[in-house]
Amino acid sequence: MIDIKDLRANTERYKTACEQKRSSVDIDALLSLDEQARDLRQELQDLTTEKNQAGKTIAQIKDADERQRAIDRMSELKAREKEIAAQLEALEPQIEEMMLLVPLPSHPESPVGPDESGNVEVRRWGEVRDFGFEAKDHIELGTALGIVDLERGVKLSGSRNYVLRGDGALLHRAVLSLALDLMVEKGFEPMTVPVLTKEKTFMGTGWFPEGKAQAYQVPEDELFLVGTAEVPVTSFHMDEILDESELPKRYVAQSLCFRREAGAAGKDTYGLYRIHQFEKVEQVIVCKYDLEEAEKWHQCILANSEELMQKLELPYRVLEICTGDMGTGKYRMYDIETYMPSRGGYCETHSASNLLDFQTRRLNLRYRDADRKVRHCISMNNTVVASPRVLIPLLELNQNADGSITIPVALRPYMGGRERIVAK
RNA sequence: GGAGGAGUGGCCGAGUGGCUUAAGGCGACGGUCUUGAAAACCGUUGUACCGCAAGGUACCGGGGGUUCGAAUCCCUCCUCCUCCGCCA
Repeated sequence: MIDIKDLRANTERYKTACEQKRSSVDIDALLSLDEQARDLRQELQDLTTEKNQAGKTIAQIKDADERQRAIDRMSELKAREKEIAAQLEALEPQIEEMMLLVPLPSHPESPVGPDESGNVEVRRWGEVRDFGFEAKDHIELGTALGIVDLERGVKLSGSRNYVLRGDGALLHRAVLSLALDLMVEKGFEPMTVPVLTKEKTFMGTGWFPEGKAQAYQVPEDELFLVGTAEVPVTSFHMDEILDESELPKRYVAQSLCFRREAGAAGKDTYGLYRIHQFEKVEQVIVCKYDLEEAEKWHQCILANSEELMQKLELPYRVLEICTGDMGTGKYRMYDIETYMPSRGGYCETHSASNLLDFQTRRLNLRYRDADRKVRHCISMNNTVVASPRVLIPLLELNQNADGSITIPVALRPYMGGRERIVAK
């Protein structure tokens, strides 16, 4: 959520943001509703003032007639108050609904573009391997090795589900453990968080309302399954006022993630790329409102993930995401794409977003600065690793001619010291 | 799941319809005193909205109601505690 005062003062900035982010919110209509609401609020407040005073006076009036007149006057005030309150109640949800959709203006250096075609490659790391034999894809490899079972996953839970078994399950755990250990070593505080959370955490982090169709719901308990630990971790301090001295908060959480993939029917249907349930290690930073410091942390969480990919020896590239591809609440955003032979190119494995105060306004997450002033924090997040998606390049790039998999050195301590995965 | 009890400011805690602009205490901050500190004393001590300001308004777990007037009475939901049942 953006600051409505800023919207009033710098309207053009937000209209530009709407164009760049391809948002259809009607800013002028919003401002007009806002003005009506403000007038109503003022009138309501004046009425309350008069009512409060009348209430005090009545207690002291001795004369019965006079007292009755005062009570009658009070009835009038209450009737008028009810009227105005009703008008305001009709107006406020409309304003709220629109406010949730107003895009955050992006970083001045963010590339301006209509969609993913406008993203800009920042750098590449690692060599794309030349196999010298006919390479298999991760499903062929995993099935033959008995470590990936798609058929039975579908039997249990329908399309886009899978079972990892044996060394597949161990490799999945290994990648996550390496990622979590790396982040703890860097001083991030590890957390386990609920994956079933309230709607306000989704609204607060900006996943709702737009992404509501992507979430599995548990209507009986009014809870939703998270698609990322970003939701509970960023919401952890909601409705709190932190002290500047405790910032920045650096958190890391491993969690299950659930996505309905509504609207993605027929897209990426093959293999472990787009699935309903996966596991992810996510890093979240909450810092004070300082653009320079936030930029530093944003680069830091990007570097952390790159470091992990380098440990895993997986070739990747970093993209700076353009305005049209970055989403309503994002200020600046990078993706890491990892080379996946079976998909014929680099595909998204990480997403690093700086959201400034977009989430913290919705979450009511603030801090007291050195001058005792209360301000909204800045929040940002990035994937450390998501599995099994990362297993796609991991299996495919480390395959040998005989169908075995060479385990990257960094993962061997988590795989009983073994160098290879071979068929049983 | 069943039966009871409780939710007041950063914390403790008073308050059962108007004298509460929420007493009092603790903590925190500032000041006086002191070579420095402690003690003592004095003062300050929430968030949000409207307003240039003075000031006004809302908030006593959330929502709704009764009343001229609600922290206080009623309804409902939530959370926590105790006991019983079930359970990884």
